[in-house]
Amino acid sequence: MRIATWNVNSLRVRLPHVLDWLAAQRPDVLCLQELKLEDKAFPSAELEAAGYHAVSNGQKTYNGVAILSRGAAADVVRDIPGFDDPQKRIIAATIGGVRIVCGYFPNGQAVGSDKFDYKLRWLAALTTWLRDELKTHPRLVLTGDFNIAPTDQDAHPDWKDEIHVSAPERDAFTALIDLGLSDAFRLFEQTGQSYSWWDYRMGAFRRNFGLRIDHILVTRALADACRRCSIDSAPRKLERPSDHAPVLVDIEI
DNA sequence: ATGGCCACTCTAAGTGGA
Repeated sequence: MRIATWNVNSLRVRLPHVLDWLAAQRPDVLCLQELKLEDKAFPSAELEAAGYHAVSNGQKTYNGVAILSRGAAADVVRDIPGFDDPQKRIIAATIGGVRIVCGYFPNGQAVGSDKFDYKLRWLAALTTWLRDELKTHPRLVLTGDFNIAPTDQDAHPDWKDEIHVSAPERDAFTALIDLGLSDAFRLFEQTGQSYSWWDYRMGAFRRNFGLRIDHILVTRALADACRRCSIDSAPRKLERPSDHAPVLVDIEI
């Protein structure tokens, strides 16, 4: 089973890239973030023609998440249950016996800001909800744009901002790991400095000035079956790219 | 590090992203 995640930064603009990537990589599941469109504008027909069903939790202009899959999606949940939030950042579904949780985690803007407080509250609510989900789903994948670089290894040495690398954010990431999840990317030897996001400005991609903030976390039952996890930076080289690269994992189930 | 973003929106300049 191949599961992937990609923050596309506008599905309207990036649909051609998504269709090309689906054809090339043939994932069983692709989680998307930052759709920036409402469900009524979701390109279901184009994706169906490519062989993918979709469930979405869309929002105009900001946020918006979706799960594409070749097989049927069951037990769909939109938003974190019990957490009152107008921002569309979560969708979950069960596909092929695996619980998939797709998240677009808040950015946080700056440490100490109102948006940072929201990020931490959102992370706490997510953690509480997942603790429950895990009771009934031993095979669970938490994936998406976490907006957290979990260790120094995951940020370019010259990254000077506190946001994405601060202690409270990293503690929240660790709290998710402590639920019994593993960072699939770090289950394997990786070469060089690996990032999943590069700023559009300052030639950041060319200089590999990036952050690894897009993650695939898996429960122990799935970690044992993981065979490969990688970041595909090829789409970042295209014309009008997303600023994020897709991340994919192959699980032998 | 000597560069100069991108997508969105009540289509102008402001917001948000990371």
